[in-house]
Amino acid sequence: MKKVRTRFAPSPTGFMHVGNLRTAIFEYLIAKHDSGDFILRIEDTDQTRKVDGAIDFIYNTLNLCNIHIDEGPNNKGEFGPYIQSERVHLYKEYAHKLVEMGKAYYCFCTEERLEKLRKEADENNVAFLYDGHCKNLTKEEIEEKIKNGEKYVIRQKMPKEGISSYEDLVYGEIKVENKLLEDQILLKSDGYPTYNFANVIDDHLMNITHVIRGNEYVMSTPKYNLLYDAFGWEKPTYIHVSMVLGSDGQKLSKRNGDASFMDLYNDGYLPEAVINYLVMLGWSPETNDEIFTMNELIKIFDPKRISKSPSVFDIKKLNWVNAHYIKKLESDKLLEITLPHLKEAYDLSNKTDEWISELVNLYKDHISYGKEIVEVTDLFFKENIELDSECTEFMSAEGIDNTISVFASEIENITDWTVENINTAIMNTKEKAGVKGKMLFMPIRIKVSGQMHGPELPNTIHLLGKETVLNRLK
RNA sequence: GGCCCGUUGGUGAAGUGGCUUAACACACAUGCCUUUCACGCAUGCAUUCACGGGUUCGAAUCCCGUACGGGUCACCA
Repeated sequence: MKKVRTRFAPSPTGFMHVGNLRTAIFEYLIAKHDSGDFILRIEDTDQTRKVDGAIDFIYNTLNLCNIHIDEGPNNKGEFGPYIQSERVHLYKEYAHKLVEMGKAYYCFCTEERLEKLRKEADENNVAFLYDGHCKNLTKEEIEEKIKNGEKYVIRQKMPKEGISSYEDLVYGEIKVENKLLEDQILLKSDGYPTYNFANVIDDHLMNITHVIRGNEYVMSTPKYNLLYDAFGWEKPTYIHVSMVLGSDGQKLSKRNGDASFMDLYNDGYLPEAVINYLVMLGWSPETNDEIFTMNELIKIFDPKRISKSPSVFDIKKLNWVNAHYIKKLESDKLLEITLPHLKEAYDLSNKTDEWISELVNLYKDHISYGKEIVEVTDLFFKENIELDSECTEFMSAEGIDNTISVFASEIENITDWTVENINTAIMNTKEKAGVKGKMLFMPIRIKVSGQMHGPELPNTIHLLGKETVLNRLK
């Protein structure tokens, strides 16, 4: 059996939203499931959209996600180059081969002419298809035009009747009438290939066995198959995957902010958690398990279980998955995803490393992503705390003032500032003020932190420091 | 507009003709636990699978139609 080879083929835009990433993950898992190769190919045939540093950005993202590239621009490989702009001679060669075989033709139609046709089609409310104006030019006419310096493109010659069909691993059989297929452009007038053409040539030349991509290509796949047929090449297995939508039900886009992997990463989401979550979006395992390591995913991933319908990216579920991973984190890792955010938000110059570490660890079970540490710990950094209506209401209950003043004097008496002694102070307050449970803890918690929820009270008080606590109890 | 695809609870989803009076998870609600909140644990949350017909002894599962949503129809990928 042929070695499985999949490819991730982004255009270098310097941006990757989670939908793209998910496709990359699927491609990677399918390859690795069968001990195959995962190839990175850069599709930069649109020279107007190039972005500097985009290739490093892609490597960076995949590295963070623990997705290993077997062949690509920065890797060795026998099928390179892996950047399409460095392969233009190949596309030209194959395009002209098709012309010789009579499967493609030169087209000298101008933008203006096409624009006019398009407008007409639009007015008549019919789909625009190139009319084949240049299909039957004679050899002499072509040579003449080229000699005159007329610009040309090369177009694929489509059959006008019959039906093309193919089998998609996710969508099943897809049938398209040939008369609906346009004589699409293979080679642009600037000599660069279109995506449609470069893709087919490269996938074949790079021995790609499984083509995994967004379902926006479902309809154009018959055109690609016609190309494979023209050359007599073996067609790959197609796996089209549905879209990932934002919470508004719309396609993810740059505008949707948090849809970018890098944004999530910068907010302190863990790549392995993001991967774990994304795989479960539009795919499900046979079991009820939901938390998987990359190796487990490789073992169990079956593309046939990819869903046909689009799925909504749900940050709440991601938060749950991410929180799950945070709970298992080592101290230094936890610090890594939280400290930068603390530094950015607060002045830590008079805090010791021990204090910061204690703080972060106290909140380990309380945050879903790194940056959340900021909002949840602001009680340690602000001068005055303000109570919301719920807190105020609770504090208006009878006897609260007494509890607070008893506790304040207990705190005053502590000489050795330890969690244990603080706990003792609380216990003493219980005795002396004659309150227990909620009526004991809640007033202190509210007075000291301004909140009704939070981690262990003695630890919180310890971190706040004696002076601050006494001030707040006043 | 033509063509293609989709539609199971607020969200992700299982389910491929009888085991489903529809799993599991997130979210939500309630209770238990912890001398407080949270964590954790437990329970509840779709009499029903967009809607309408049909096939069948039997349908979320098959067929037809309607509605809604998305994709596609570029010298963009």
